[in-house]
Amino acid sequence: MPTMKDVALKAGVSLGTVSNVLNGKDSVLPENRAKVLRVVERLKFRSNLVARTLRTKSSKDIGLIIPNINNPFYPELARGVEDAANKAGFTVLLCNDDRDVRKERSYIKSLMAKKMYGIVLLKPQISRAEAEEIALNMAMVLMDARMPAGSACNVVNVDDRGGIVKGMRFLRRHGHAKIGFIKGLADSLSSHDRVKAYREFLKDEGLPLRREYIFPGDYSLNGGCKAARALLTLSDPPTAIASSNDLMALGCLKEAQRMGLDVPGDVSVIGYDNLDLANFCTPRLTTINQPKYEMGVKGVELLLRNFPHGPGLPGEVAVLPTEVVERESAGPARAR
Amino acid sequence: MPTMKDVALKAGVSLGTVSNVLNGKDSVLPENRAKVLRVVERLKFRSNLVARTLRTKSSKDIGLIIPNINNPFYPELARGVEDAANKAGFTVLLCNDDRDVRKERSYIKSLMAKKMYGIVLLKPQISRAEAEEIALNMAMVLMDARMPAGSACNVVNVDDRGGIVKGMRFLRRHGHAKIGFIKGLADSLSSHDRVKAYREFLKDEGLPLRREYIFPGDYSLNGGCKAARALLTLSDPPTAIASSNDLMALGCLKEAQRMGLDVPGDVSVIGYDNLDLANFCTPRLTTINQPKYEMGVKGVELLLRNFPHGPGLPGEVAVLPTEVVERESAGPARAR
DNA sequence: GCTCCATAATGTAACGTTTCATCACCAAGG
DNA sequence: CCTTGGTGATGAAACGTTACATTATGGAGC
Repeated sequence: MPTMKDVALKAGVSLGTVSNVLNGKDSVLPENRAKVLRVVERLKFRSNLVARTLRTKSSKDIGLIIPNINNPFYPELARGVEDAANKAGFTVLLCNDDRDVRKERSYIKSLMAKKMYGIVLLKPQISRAEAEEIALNMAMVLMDARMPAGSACNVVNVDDRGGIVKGMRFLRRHGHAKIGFIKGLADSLSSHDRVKAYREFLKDEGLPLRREYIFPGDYSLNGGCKAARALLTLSDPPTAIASSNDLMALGCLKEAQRMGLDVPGDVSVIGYDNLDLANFCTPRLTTINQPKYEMGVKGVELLLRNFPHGPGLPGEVAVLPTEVVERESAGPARAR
Repeated sequence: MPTMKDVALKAGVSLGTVSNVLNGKDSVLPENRAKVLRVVERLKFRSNLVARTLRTKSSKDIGLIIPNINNPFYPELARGVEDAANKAGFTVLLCNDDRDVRKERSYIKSLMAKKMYGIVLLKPQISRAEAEEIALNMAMVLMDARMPAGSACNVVNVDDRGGIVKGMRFLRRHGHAKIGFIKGLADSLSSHDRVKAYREFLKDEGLPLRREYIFPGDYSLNGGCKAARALLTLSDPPTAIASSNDLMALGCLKEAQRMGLDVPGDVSVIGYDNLDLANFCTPRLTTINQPKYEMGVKGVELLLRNFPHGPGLPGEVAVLPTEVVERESAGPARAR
């Protein structure tokens, strides 16, 4: 592997000149530039990013940490991050923390130790204090997180409340009064917000809140099955189920089918996320769209815009809209 | 950010000693070790991986390049890579090349420039010559690729032929004689092998090869829909469809349904991959299992085992088995 | 002819590690 | 008492860049 020194030697110029050529600095004679480029070509020289990063103290890559690579929600978001980052000349490295806070911490440390430019962290499980401290050292954007006002972290969230309310209204309009709800994992902010929105909606509508109608889920297909079975075997089962994500909603569809129930004839199901898959299941899933791609793009925008900043300078918070996507898994309630 | 020099200073020892402590070398007095560790703790020192990598010329991370992060096949495989790599003390960085050979090249160059330990490259699109050249400079494992004997590259493949043959036999046993086939993308090795196996099977069985029964796909849900529509609207449509992957098979299910056909009553569908999803669609998908997780593990195993090697030392080739997973999307052929 | 300035190129010092040759020290052996 | 050898610690060199202060060059202005 040739180094810049080799190039300089063969081209008969100094190291600094080679560096200037490679970095597109002006103030280098066209003929020298040409000579250098020729040698670069001939030796197949590629500059050593490690050395460059050591010297400049920051690389041009962004780490994207996601909680679960198996959930198709994240790849769609990741694509947004990637496109936006590439457009700005950055490379994205993806890390999967498996919803394990120790893995999360370990990845963060590793990304910092590698002097990456910044981190986009989804569903952070580390403490706020930890997050603040990291934000002092490198650009950081959190998604699906709540930080106190004035925090140095940038945050991109989605209008979770609004999404749930829209979904619930939709069900109400179709005459549903008994609506079950599948929660997400306990430690997730969006999950928390969504349950809360569900509760408040019932209250506002003057509907009774039935504890047994709220079932804990884990965001997985299987979790959806279990929840559906639990809810639909109640002595007085709900006529509609709202799920905290699409994967669990798909599980519901499957389980309802296994139980010989018709969706939406016997029970309506409504998801959350609007995955590609929601269009391909049977029946197609009515769901709440999250602007996944746009979230990724927005995240990178904040990441690149708000750094470096002086200490104590607050980050930005962006909240993206949600909306109902009507398909066939939810319909009029039928008296049973 | 404190450096080792700071630590050395505060601990009253030399830089070298700090390095020895941090790297777990013996030959450092217990009391000095303790002193250093205390200071490390107090200053919250974290060693700079960039500097370390520059000095040692190789980091402890592995780049994993996948063609399409949206296909759930890859995340499952990635998990295998990750677990195996982590167990060996390596970190995995994921890159998505979007099936674009230029992106692929760019990621490879970037990983090399970052002096990563090695690359696991799925469905390589670069030329064999390029691959060989890379393999001279860093550890490399290809998946779903064919390299000439004696190549320096390690390769992990799956028994594609065998998978197709098993699937076709299954359909034959159920009385299907008119079997359609959805190909993958033209440039994919496994796709090529799978079509070839399909053709040979027909020949061996003495069945006619009908050109119109082979439809090109793109591995996506939508591609599956299109293919199904094309095949099922033929004047003499197949009674069974074998797809090169599960995603397209799911598309088939959906499209058949849209056309008012019953699966497997009117048409049998068989996939390839055995994604989690295959268990949750309606009907559940009969498919060919690929040992995704194991592929990832095997890849890392080869990566770590066969490097560094002298020039010209050939890599290993591993071929993992496939098998039919029977569910409900394929059944007896019905005369129409 | 002299100064002054702009332009290009140069050489060297970082960046933060690891590595390696060297040294100081002390106990054991002749 | 002198050598030998082993144990820890040390200091400096290297890894391959970028940044910066410095120098060389040549033309413009007086």
